[in-house]
Amino acid sequence: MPSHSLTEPARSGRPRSAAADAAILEATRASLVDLGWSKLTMGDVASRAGVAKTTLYRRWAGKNELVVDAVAVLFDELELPDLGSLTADVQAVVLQFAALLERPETRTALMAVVAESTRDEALRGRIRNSIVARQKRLVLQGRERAQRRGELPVEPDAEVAARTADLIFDVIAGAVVHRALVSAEPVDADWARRFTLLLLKGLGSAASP
Amino acid sequence: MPSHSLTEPARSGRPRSAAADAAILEATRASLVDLGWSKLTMGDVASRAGVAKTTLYRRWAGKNELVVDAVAVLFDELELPDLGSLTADVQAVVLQFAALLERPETRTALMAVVAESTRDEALRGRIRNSIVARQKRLVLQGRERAQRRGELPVEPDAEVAARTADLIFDVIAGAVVHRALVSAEPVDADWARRFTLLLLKGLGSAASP
DNA sequence: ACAGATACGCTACGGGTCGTAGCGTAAGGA
DNA sequence: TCCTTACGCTACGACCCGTAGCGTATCTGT
Repeated sequence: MPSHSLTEPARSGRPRSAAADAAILEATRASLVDLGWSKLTMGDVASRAGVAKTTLYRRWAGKNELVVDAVAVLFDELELPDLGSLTADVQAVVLQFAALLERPETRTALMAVVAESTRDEALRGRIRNSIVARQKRLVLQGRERAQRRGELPVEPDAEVAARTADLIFDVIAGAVVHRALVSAEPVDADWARRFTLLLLKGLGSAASP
Repeated sequence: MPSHSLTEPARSGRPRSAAADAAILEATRASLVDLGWSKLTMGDVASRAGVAKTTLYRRWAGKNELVVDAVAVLFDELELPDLGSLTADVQAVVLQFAALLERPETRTALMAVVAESTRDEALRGRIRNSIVARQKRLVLQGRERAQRRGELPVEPDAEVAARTADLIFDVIAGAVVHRALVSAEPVDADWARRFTLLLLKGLGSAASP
């Protein structure tokens, strides 16, 4: 979402076009697919969306913020189906996340905006709220299910529980991203199975299944 | 290294200045620190290095290749001291890698070039040879030591061993990068300890130490 | 010593993108 | 209806890109 959206005290005057918002974000994703992050320009997005370039700058500060918003909605597709076991749930979320990274839009944009965010605190916060939170939600959900099944112990200390959840999230998301984008090798069912085994059983046990 | 360096059949004419190479790479790192990836320009690097802009283009195709070479040498500092146990070795390599990601040059450049490499096969290969290989070396070295100590079983099938090493590498490097750059929280000794415990013992055992 | 070959510094250039200003027009709200 | 804001359009200076052209510098082979 652009910079407006919430907590608007009902200003007077002509309201912003919601159709333009949708067209711009759609055009941004299309431009990412065709041109990739580095060759995407504000002018190209504007012409694809059938909108003046100035309209883009009225809503987004620049390319970084625009692309974050354009890609964020794709992470809403992530869901964690209840497959009955922690192992199956982890494998499912890994494969879903991998499928998202297969798409050329996310593939070219995700690491780029993260790189930009290393020098832009506000952008980092935007990424956290729009993208990271949507992923972390699945980890929390999966842990809750596993605890209800008795597969994981219930941690009484809330802070310790939060730290562990953060750790697990970094391990899962980091491993998938690194496999897909750095090693540039497929995250298929076999890899997801071996990764899940390693995550749940550890290095010592995982070497001899 | 620039595009020349190896397998040179002793051409005639004036040779390229090795001092210029060093000055350019040093200037590139300095520019990364001051300006960051996105605002770094070839002209700025050239003037910092006291070199004509055309000299840069004679050696590197563009910003991507230049920055990869400039950052790659920093990964040579990575070493795996033998601390006597797999746990200690893993923690040490995690903290070393984290220290590298603390530096503003690598922080801003690493994810950026990875993002660019998603649309540039040649660049991906350059990153693999210059950066990823230097990291993966440590994983192979650590496993060999652990096997010698009897902490890890020796896998007879070479291909299975290679696949497992790749998996572990993606988990370690991915988790550290994700923690440092995406979650943007410190990779300190405590995190390294908890991560190593998770990696070695698995999720079930790690939750109740 | 001389000639050939290549690197270097410098200048200049067309092409592209950026982000903004200014203006007239369109579309809601009081 | 009046007020306010959004929109499309044009134009603009600033910056960076990547290359061409030229004279000079440095090394190799004869």
